[in-house]
Amino acid sequence: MPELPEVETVRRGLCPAVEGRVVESLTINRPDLRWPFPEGFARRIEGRRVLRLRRSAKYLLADLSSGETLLMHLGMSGRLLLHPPLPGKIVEAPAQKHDHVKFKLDDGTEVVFNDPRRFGSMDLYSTASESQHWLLRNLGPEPIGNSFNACYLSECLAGRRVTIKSALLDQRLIAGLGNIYACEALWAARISPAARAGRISTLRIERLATAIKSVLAEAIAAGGSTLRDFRHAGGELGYFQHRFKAYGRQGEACMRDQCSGVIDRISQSGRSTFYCRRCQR
DNA sequence: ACCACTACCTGAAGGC
DNA sequence: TGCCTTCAGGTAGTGG
Repeated sequence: MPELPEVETVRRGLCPAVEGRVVESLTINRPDLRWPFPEGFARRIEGRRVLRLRRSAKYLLADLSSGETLLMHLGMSGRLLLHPPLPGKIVEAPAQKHDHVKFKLDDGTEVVFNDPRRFGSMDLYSTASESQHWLLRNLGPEPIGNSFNACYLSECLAGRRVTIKSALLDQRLIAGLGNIYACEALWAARISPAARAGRISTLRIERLATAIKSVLAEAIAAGGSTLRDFRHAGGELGYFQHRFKAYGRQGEACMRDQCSGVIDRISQSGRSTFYCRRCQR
């Protein structure tokens, strides 16, 4: 489930291998992912140098020497596999089921986009007009950036009758949280996922803003520490074991000091929410 | 403007 | 063993 920390981990893993390299060829195994590939997709990428690999929310953005940017979203099950060039290596990496796009770089490196469920997507647009892109233009601020703070959070939640869990998943308000880190942030801030977004006190909103930042920072740090292992273990980037405090722990004891509660699992707008009834209010 | 809900997609897991 | 149902979840789109 790639959320902001996983996408950032993928970005950091790919950066040294792709930045500055030329994409020699592109293999596309189907006409679309979530949406059709744009017109002339391969032609517009082949022969271009990757100047920079950036991330915005859950999107990976590769600036090309052509003045265009390649946008990639991993959806729910998308992976990017990195196959570095090996001395004496002749055969290509064996194709796996659901390998949809393969980038071959000028040093022999292969980057493969594999996505069983095809909720992922790719697009190309003029870098200069990035702010107009239909997928990016409505994104809220990066929660780990300076423009996201208690003051902003308080303003954007004001008057909203939705639950705070639902608001945290709204990418127009905050861009990058998914189901897992929304649960984790609420647990860390000791706020009930069922609380109405517009009715949370300033003090608690401050706690939440801080919790969001620290939960994401910890996950990115954890990703970074496991990245090295993954690079030696066959190139899979972005999926790493991480111990969560609430997510996936239904029936288990709450991990907060002095709390005797048990993690509950409820459904909110069709999504599982994990929380402790005792300490999250 | 705001909000609830669904479709999209496949693989894994559980029930019978 | 095998068929069926349910669940996982990011996000665009629809309709109230």
